[in-house]
Amino acid sequence: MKSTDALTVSEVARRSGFAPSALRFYEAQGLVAASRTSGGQRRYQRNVLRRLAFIRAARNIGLSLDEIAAALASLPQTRTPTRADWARLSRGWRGRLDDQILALTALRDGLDSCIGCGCLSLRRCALSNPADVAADGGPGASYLPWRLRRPEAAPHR
Amino acid sequence: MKSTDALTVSEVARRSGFAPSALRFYEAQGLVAASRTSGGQRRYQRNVLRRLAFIRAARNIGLSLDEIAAALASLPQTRTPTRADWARLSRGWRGRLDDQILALTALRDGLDSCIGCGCLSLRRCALSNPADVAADGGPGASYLPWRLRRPEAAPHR
DNA sequence: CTTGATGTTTAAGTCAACTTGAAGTCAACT
DNA sequence: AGTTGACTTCAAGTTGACTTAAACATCAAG
Repeated sequence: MKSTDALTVSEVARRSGFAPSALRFYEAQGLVAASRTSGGQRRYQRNVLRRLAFIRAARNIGLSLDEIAAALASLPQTRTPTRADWARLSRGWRGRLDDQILALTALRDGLDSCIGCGCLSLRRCALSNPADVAADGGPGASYLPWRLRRPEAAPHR
Repeated sequence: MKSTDALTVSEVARRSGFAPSALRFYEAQGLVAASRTSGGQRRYQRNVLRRLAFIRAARNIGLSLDEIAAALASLPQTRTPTRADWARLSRGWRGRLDDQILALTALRDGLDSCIGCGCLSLRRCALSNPADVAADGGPGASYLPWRLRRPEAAPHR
């Protein structure tokens, strides 16, 4: 078997699109593994590329590294993960994405109805409905389901 | 005019849903203003509630505080902002939301096509397409348009 | 006028996901 | 053997949006 391919960190970085520092960080977090040369340098097996692809996909969808770690931990250790294994992991993302899309769509529709009036009322506006219900004695404040954050100006590359 | 209402910080907090510390922070950032009592305590005018509603709506949509500050700075200083003023500010959000929804929808569709195969290939999978194109000499890597972040476990309340 | 809730400031801490810097080591080529 | 570029570790820094702590002041009620 020549498939013990021994990729260097910079090659994995190039092929995965992650910075070398990120790869080391992921290793420290237990997300990926690497063997070492006699001199202590990392050598990666080719299968880390798939793992990294999974990580990138999961990050794109909005999972935290902790969640990703948990997902990866559910892979079988005794055998090489199959396509079905990967598919199983990503299946749960569907609902998550649906939720996000729904939330954003609701926000947009709220925006549409608000743009005409410019109200931004704390109690009426769909865009800005906070916990003001407490002020007028109403029941449970319905926060907007998700707060989506900005990607703060290209953190990588 | 009795409309110089002099709300205390805790009342504004209660009515706006922002923590008092957040209100002070926003004041330090120039997002909201407050007058002071002779003893140095903050007294807010009722109109800050609308400003705060705007801030919350903008944060929900994903604007950074800097962007919000810029938007607020474009309000007229000489007169009280009208509904039309607020509507003008929020009009630009529409496109932004559309972009986000489009990006997420594309991601979901990619996910749907990936779930069947479990491929997560670095070069083929729509979910995880990084800059691997460099590895096989192809042209411009098409990163996913947005990286949407998780709201990291209910930061407020 | 005392008390207790509420307020003030400033500095430092938090969180996630990395990146950066310093100081030193390894691998490969000539 | 020497050089060069890639690699190592570890600690500390970064960013955004706040929160928390400490130490002290004010406000409103009684």
